[in-house]
Amino acid sequence: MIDLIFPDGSQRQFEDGATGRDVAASIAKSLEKRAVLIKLDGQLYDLDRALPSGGQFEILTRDSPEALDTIRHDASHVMAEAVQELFPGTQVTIGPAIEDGFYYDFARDTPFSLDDLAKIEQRMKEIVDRDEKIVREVWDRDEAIAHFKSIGEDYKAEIISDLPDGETITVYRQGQWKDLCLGPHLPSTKSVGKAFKLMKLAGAYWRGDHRNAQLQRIYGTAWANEADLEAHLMRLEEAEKRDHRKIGRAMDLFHLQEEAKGMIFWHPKGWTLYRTVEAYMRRRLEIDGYVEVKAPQIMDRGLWEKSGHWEKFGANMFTCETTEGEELAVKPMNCPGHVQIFNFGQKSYRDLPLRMAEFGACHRFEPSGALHGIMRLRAFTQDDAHIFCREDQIEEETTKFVRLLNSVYADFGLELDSVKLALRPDLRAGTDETWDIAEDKLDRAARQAVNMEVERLPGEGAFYGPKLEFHLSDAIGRTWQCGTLQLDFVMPERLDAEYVVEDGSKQRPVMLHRAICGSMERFIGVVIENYAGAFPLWLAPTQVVVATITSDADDYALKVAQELSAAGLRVETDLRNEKINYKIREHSLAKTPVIAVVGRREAEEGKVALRRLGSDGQEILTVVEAAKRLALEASPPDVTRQAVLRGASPLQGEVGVREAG
RNA sequence: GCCGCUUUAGCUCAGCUGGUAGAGCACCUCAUUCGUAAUGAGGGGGUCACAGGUUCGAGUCCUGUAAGCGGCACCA
Repeated sequence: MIDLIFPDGSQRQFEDGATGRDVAASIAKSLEKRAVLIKLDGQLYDLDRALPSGGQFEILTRDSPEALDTIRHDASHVMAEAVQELFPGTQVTIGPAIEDGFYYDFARDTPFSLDDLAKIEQRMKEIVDRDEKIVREVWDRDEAIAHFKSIGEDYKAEIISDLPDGETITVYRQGQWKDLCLGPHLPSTKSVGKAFKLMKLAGAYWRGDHRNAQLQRIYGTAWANEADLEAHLMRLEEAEKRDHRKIGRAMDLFHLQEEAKGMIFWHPKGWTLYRTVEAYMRRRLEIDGYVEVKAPQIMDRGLWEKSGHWEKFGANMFTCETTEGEELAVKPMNCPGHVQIFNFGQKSYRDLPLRMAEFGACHRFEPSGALHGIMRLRAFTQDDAHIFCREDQIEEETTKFVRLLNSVYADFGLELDSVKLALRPDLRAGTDETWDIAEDKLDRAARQAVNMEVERLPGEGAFYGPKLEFHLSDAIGRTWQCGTLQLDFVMPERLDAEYVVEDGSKQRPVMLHRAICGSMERFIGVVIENYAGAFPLWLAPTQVVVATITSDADDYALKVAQELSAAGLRVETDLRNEKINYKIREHSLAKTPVIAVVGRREAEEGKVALRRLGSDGQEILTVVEAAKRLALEASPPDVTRQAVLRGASPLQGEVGVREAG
């Protein structure tokens, strides 16, 4: 007999060999009908599988959030069945559920076309209508290998061969179609429903290794119901509208062109945004005790060899030779330069922690396929800093850093989503003992500093040390890796960094490589998408447009613009001979935060009518009052906070306000 | 780098099975001075990504190259 404990706390006993369906049927016929899976002690099982033991028991229906992954997984199986019916000779490999949907990787000589997707989708719907029962079978390992080989499924046979001995080999059968799979699955193809859509075709390497054959991946999205599917498609549309490349063009922020691929041409408005973010970061760093430096862009090969970059990172470096026979490399990272500055003269333990920052322009040769708008470039600027410190300062510095990072993200309307710990890669410098210590230290520091679970990523660290990755989420829930903190025992050793301790002997400092934006360009890309171009006043490239109603107000408009810009605001005028409606529309579409309308009336009274983006009301103020208020509002969040701490107006000392005459 | 798709005016896009390029917005000119999301009329602008090929004839078909896009791999 097995004992089941139900969600309401009640307990019941069932015969050995009872299935989830039996239990559901014993409760209610209607429940049996709706049941698709069961959960036993936190684990999902097929509805028709004999329960392996007693425990915490729950029946899941199709609507249960926990069933969604299984719906997606089953959709991938239905897709594989459809593909093999339509395109005989295509081999199946793997097809998991992923966020929002599923994919399946196929091996086939001729590529699928977009038209094929429509056909496959159609056939999938037919398979759902067929209501094929999905049945779990346990197979003998050798028989399974022989079977899949005999039907030409070499990839499947390979997967089985690689399973550890003693692992139960399960095959799921739906209609005539079979697939090796761990399960669990829904009871029938009908339970998958039709709220799915095939989205895109892609190449993908077998087992994720670029040395292997390339397979054809078909991505789909699948949901419990039509409404959820619709909502998802709407979200995608929304995301597309926010695309920083689109907004960058529409708002005239920057462009990229063939002759400098992976590098940005910043236009005046975009550069204003950039400088605003940079100035903000500079203030934040200064208050947190960083010093700013600037190291050379190009340095001799010898230095890069010493640091280990030439060997470990050489394939990604831009190099050049002079006519005098020197070999040089454009810096892909800032660390060696900073160590040179650290090494200049003597450092004492009293100097530590030494936090050395640079807005460091780095160039890396990235594979052409990796480039993505301004998020992934060949030339980018890191908000980099290296903290030279003692081992016993690592935790404190990590905590301090994480606090700063969280505060910065919050100021841009972003939120820290997750933190990951990337561990030693195959290609690395330093001994295993050093790595043991570094990983352990960083792990501890992270747990101390970060208020959330830290996922471990084996093999993904930097070549000189383990890495904390900070992923942030934007306004519509997408995540990006920007911030990082890396612990490095290797670079100080290789580049001979030392400081003098109390007894006069010399010690090696530890280096913490850290960035909050990651790259200024990527961060600005995220910020653009986060605000969909409608920046808060302090970030907006153009903060106020003074628009005239008739040409009678032109002189007055110029005067108003002068007053506002004297108050530190970024102001433009629009004196064109156009209707005010036209101007309002145009500047609203351009996402200008404030439009200051002036007509004959305002000119006579010395006032302006302020209209805010997204509202159709207006506020009539004197020019002096408007300048004061807008300047206050346009004060960056950190400046405002500092002013509040000092108990002063944020305008004092930061932006000069001149009384209007 | 690999797989697939795309590339036509400044932007967004039409252009059927090959017959010599079009719209909307933007831009320029003129008129209009009009109080909170598009005033009207007129005008200019494209070796159809680039290089070959097939053809009497190529934006359209074929091959190659480049860039962009979606993934994979790589990564801030």
